[in-house]
Amino acid sequence: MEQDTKPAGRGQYHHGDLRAHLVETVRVLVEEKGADGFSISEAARRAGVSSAAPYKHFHDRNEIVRAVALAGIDRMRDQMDAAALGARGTVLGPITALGTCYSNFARTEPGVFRLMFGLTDSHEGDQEIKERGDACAEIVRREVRLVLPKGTDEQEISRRAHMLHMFVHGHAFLEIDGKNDLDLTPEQEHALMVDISDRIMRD
Amino acid sequence: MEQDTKPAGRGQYHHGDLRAHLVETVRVLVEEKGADGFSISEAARRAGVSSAAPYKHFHDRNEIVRAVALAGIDRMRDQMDAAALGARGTVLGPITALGTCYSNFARTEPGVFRLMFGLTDSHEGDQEIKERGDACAEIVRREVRLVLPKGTDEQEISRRAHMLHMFVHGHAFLEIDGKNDLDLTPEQEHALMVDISDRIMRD
DNA sequence: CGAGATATGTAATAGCCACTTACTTTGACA
DNA sequence: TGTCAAAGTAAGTGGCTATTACATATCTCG
Repeated sequence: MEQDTKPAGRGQYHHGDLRAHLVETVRVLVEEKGADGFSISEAARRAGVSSAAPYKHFHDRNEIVRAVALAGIDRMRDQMDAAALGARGTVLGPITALGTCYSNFARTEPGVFRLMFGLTDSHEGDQEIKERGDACAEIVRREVRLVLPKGTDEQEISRRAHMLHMFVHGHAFLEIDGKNDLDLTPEQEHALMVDISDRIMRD
Repeated sequence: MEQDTKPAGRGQYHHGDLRAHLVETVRVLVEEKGADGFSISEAARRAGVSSAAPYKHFHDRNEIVRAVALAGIDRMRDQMDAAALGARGTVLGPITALGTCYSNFARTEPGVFRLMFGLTDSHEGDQEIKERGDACAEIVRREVRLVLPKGTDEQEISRRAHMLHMFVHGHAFLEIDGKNDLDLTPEQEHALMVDISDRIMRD
């Protein structure tokens, strides 16, 4: 009952899909022990393979971490897109929904969230990470564009989108790092998100 | 010319003030290699002592890192206080100055800045870290109080202060993590800080 | 079908690190 | 001056990353 995620059938020598299995195992480990607390050895142990096996699929530790981060970014993008589209009922709905979505992701998967940013060596100048991150940013710009007056300068769109990002990013990190003194109720939290959305989208 | 920071005099066996010397050495190492890239062994090597010596002054790795973080917080508090007092000429001066100060600290000492937050295990529920961080927060509240109308609810003061914190915190981290797409000139950067200060301090 | 070639696994190992233990040196102070 | 606590060292344990040489399963193509 520890191997239940193992692909069915298969003998014992070849794993079946060790690569995917490792990414998932590491994702769990990162949540349990933090990005720097887990070890490849332990992931291998949990996956039931030798400590050298992971290196057949990943060049080094960083490459596994990177895979987990990439998967996280994709997951977040999907959630953001759904959240925005699902809140188009009111003008600022999508904006606040995006903020809430961002915060929720951080609270739900703080380990992966830290990975997606923080860990510097992992994606210092990593083009793919940057591009997939941009996909998220584009969703925000898309919704900002709908709120600001038609014909607004594209640079101003980016500036407002970035303001929103700064805010929710700081919010998320202060939250998961326990530096948020005023612990708000979900209602107050939502009110804060609405307040900020309004302040940033105003003229 | 590598030992020039060593306290003068002294023979070679006893160091003089290894504790302080280690904290400074680790601070430098953290900036060079990141919070998780440096090793106690290397710090000891640079300080010219055996790899066991640090453990006479610190219980474990975390305790050294903690000392570096605490020193960083104090340094930031002093800078914030000076920045705020030095910008009391205009109403929003202190607010924007605090934001700029925060960003500058992050840019100047990104390694220590990350340490002061990020590194979870180090200060999970650490009372002293929390208290010294509160000293910074109090400076912000002090300046917010001067801007908002007299008699403003103390909870509203905290709420605005926290809004400011969220913003500059996100700004700082996105910046040092290279996730800031619009690279602004110093003038644009300052304008952004003024804009945000205004948006947050408005009714 | 069957035989390489290739992909994917293992065992053994090197080198680094955190931290411990047992021992040594030094300086302060009675 | 003699003693003792503080502060250093050397050596060792166990864990981790990563590599190398070897073993086995799977795939491809004649």
